[in-house]
Amino acid sequence: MRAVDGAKVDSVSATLLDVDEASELAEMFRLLGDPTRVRILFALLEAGELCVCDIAAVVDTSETKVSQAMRLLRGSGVVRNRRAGRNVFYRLDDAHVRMVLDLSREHLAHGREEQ
Amino acid sequence: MRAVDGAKVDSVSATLLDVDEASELAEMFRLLGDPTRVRILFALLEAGELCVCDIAAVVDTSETKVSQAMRLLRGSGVVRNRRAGRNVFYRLDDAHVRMVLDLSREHLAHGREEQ
DNA sequence: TGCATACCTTCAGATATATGCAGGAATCAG
DNA sequence: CTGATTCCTGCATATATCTGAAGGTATGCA
Repeated sequence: MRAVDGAKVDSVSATLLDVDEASELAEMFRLLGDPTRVRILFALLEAGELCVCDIAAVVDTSETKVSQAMRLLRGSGVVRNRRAGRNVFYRLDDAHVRMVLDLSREHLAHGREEQ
Repeated sequence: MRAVDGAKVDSVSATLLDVDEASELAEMFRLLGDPTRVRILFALLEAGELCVCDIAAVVDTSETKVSQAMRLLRGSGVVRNRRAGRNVFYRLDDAHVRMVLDLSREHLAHGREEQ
């Protein structure tokens, strides 16, 4: 349990993000860690704004599933909602999530010629 | 269950990533969805390469926990390992993950002046 | 050979998450 | 008001995930 490279351990420890920051980031990534939610978020990234029934149509799933997903995403501030009559419209509301999605879409588009 | 904005539904449906792509992305995000793993990955991003015992020291957790985390990350190709005597050294091995981590670190550094 | 170190794996229990169903609230049309 | 539509919530259960304990393997040293 003795450090192999003590100097490196010290320098990395000094700059490493703390547990709170890590938890906050992890929480955001956790929300992206589900195929349905990923598709919903990409749909919103592309569409700008969609109501629940249209999200369900685009992602091809039940409204209940969409509603549950939106509850999570709303609770964490990833999306914002707006009511218009019987419909509730959602849009992305987190710059970091939007950047990560953009990056991922580019990454998918360019295939995988890395490193 | 009738579409509110049929044209938008059609155009978004046409460009939306498919379930396989979404699952692959979600799987990657899921791995980032844990505070310990986030800290481990940031430590590797900073250090380049670290052995298990030094990771445990930096992240301040048990070797068992690190070992379990590394098994997941290794299995998904996020990290690569190299044995040197008694030590096993890990490094990041996924360009997309590295980009996402870089982006996140910048985002943390700049505080949160969004939109 | 004997022993310590570093790491890995298996297993089991606690906790968390996803999913579908049933029903509720809000809105609107007739 | 009645009924239809849209969305939300609560509940139950199946599934997944995290965590620590215990023990195993491999390496290096004396």
